[in-house]
Amino acid sequence: MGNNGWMTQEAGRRPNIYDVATAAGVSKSLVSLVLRGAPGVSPARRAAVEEAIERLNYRPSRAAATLAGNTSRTIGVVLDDYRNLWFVGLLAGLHEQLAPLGFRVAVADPSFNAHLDRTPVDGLISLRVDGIVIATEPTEDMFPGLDVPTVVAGNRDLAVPGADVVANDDVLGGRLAVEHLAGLGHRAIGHITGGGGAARLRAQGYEAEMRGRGLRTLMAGGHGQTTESDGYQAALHLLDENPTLTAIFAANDTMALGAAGAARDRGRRIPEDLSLIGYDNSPLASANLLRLTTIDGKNGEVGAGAAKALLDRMKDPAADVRTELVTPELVVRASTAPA
Amino acid sequence: MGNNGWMTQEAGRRPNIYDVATAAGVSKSLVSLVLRGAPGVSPARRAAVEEAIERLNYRPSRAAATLAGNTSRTIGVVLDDYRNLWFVGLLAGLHEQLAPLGFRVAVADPSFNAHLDRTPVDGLISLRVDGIVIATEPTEDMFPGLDVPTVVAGNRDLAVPGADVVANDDVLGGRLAVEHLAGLGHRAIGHITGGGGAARLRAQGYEAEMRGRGLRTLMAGGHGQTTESDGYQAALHLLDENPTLTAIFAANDTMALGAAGAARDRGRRIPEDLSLIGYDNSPLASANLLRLTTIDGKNGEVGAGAAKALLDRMKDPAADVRTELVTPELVVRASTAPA
DNA sequence: TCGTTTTTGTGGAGCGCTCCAAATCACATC
DNA sequence: GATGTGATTTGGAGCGCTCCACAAAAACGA
Repeated sequence: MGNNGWMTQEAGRRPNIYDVATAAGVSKSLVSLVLRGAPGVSPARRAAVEEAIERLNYRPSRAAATLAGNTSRTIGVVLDDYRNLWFVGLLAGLHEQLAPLGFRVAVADPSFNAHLDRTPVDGLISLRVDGIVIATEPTEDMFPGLDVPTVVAGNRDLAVPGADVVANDDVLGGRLAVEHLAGLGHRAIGHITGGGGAARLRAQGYEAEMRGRGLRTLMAGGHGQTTESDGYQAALHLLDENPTLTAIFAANDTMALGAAGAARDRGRRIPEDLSLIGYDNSPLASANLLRLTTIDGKNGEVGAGAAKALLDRMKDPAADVRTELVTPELVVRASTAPA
Repeated sequence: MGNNGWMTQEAGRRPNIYDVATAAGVSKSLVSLVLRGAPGVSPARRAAVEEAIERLNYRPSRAAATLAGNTSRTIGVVLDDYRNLWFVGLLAGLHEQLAPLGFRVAVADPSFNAHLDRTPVDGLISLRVDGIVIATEPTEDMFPGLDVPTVVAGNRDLAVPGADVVANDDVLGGRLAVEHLAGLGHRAIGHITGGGGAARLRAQGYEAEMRGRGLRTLMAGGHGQTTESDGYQAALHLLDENPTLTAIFAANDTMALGAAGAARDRGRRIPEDLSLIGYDNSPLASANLLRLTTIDGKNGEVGAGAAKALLDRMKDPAADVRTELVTPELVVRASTAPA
């Protein structure tokens, strides 16, 4: 066993698996087994290894593990806007399913890694992630070049070839919003549309339900708009063009906040003079200032579903592409009232 | 799909640097040079390598690069609450400085990786990050076991040994808030305190400035409180206990939002009956519904400063620990008015 | 007692890169 | 041509793990 010199830990060098093995009086392979929590290691040896790890302050190198094992046990998530908080539930749902199986979650931001990687997906592939969740409107240059299991979270304008889709039923959500408002006696109901595929479906739900009730659709806003200020502008437009409007359905909570600002600026009280409903059930919606009625898109469930879809596809890469829809739910708070 | 056209590459295997080298008719070392954008590669060879990379759809393995190069060219950030949006500017500032130098940013979440890594910092060390930014209240088990350059972003209750600190001057920010309010003629000014070291300093600034002006301090809220609902409760308390109160300074924008809700529920209009000022200049503050006057803590500058501190420490690990304070700035919007 | 399983533990061969010293090339100069 | 010089290019030796086939030890059965 007169090994080449890595037996004794030199000063300044980070301890590696051999240092731990030597310190614990076992082989490096046994240390590896302990690290991965493998069964079939005797309690005595396991304890010895753990003690050595502690004593040497050893931290395994994920780079080496990834390289040798040919898997990073990491799921990559492509996210593009930290301000729109819907992703928080998504990440939590993903994490909840994945962590017990030893998978980590890594977030890639298209705007951030623009210079370093050609696309966020390329960056994740360089990380050798075991799966990818796309939580933005995908672009074609995002399509995985090689077959990494991929799922698109949320309804999107562009279908990613080979990717499963997990989303909430945005069309149903749109109907739910109108149903609630109409049920309260509102007839002049405006809709603030947002950017992207999900918002388009919400608008479809709105239109379908309005028409089904013989009501005239009133829409403002449009492609690419999602911010509070977009919501403010669109609501101003809606309110000024339609003096008889008594209710507004905004495509997301952030725009609903903007709409609330517009209502205030036009002297319309919520909910007395104007009912307002959002979408997402973000932390914003529960704020005391608004107590916003909203549609809960169940992002946690979407995240959990995405995790399961990824796991299934790892098992069977050839399975048919699936679309899973989570049922959204109306959350009534204080921003809506009878007409 | 089919074959990319290169004969030596076996089906199913991901191409590696040797495949690219063979395809381009050069050595693997030359490919490595091109990958890292090294100078001194002839244009012809560089083009040949790039063409081969494109043709083979090659994506370098970051695990291998990290392992071989003994550096990940990644900076880790420890974050704990995605809801409190102050971190957005921090990340942007960090990124802006680091990306041109080829560093990436990886976010570690204490609540997420609880089971996989002992602490978020351990997880980052396993990643072999070249530096760590702590953007939460640190805990002792977060102290880096080995000397990875570390900087604490924001003022914190606990000092991390060996770590530089970059933060905005929270005490000055607190004074600025009071100065603005007092300048408008307010005398009964309440403060909603928040959790953590930064909030404590903001409160100190508030107290010092109030006392300096011979005004009585009125505080509510307390340790660990940062949410909208905490702000709502504290504001209710303040308002009910002090009927003459004409202004409130909240330790962050989120709590200010809560305070606005409380004011509404107590029939106090903002800014006519009650002036309100927040802290952070988050996206929330610019919302049309609030148009919140706030203190801008310059998180982008804090992030840029943290990046520079990290870079300096990489150059000279033995340099003295520094604290850098960024000067905060009052942003006047519509939530404050003369008493 | 001695096989025969079953459970544990081991060394060797990579994984795909970077780094380094040394080899080769291109071209100017003598 | 021979030689020198700097600009390019190259092979070899790891980096720290995992995986695998096999060895050793322990447990069991006859």
